[in-house]
Amino acid sequence: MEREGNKQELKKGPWKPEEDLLLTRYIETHGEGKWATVSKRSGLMRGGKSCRLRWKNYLRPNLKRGGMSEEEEDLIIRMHKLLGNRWSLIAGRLPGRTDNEVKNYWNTHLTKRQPQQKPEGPKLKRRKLSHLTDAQPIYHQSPNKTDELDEGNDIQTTIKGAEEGSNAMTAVSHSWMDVIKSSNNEIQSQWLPMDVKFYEEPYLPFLDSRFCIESFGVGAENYWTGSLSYILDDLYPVLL
DNA sequence: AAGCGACACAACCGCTGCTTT
DNA sequence: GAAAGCAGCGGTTGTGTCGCT
Repeated sequence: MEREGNKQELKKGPWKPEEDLLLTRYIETHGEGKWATVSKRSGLMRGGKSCRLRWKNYLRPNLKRGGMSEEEEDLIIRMHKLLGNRWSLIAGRLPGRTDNEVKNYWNTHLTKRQPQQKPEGPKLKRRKLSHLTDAQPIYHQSPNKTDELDEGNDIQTTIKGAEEGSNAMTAVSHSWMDVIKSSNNEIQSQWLPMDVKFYEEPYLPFLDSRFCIESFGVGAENYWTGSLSYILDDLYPVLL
């Protein structure tokens, strides 16, 4: 779906310095957003998408230019292992870096170094935000496991079940969903950027615990112990 | 100097999801 | 509820640069 006016009138290709200046001045005056109107009002004969991309990826203040540091590279690798090609999420953990930059860096520098492997399981789907207020839980990976939710149980019971049961990931994730829904979506993860809340990525708190474990040296054999301990000891008390 | 291929990254495209009417 | 408009995401392509022959 593309409705941005007459395409014949829209300019394409590399941006010129004067166009950058025009766009920067416009945004400094009017602020970000309403990209569809930027073209008309700023005098730029560019589509809204093009303006948005140029601003977000190149003109926006506080962008970090230049090569990735070893720390950034390491974080990208670990985050990609965890999240897959969720470039915007990965970039969100790298201050001053854009999703496009991270994606390009991955494709040009890091893919060669990574062992050739296809992502396991179904492809991660784009998140859906609005239905968290619904009764139905959200699934990114396992849409066929709805019936495994321990409905009506509190988090302790569910986690206990998870510890004992075979599908711990599902149970813990569902517990998180319940906690998140009952907390007015105001929880912040220590691993998320400040402007991203749990309701935007309901699995992230859970994934965060896994991220901690995988990234900071806890072995796979301690995965569940570590996850549950993280949730119970560090996060769950805060929510009560 | 010219031709060529590899590389890096900016920009575009198609699609999905959210909001508004 | 449906349709339209818009914003954002990830995949892909286009283009400039560099090094090698």
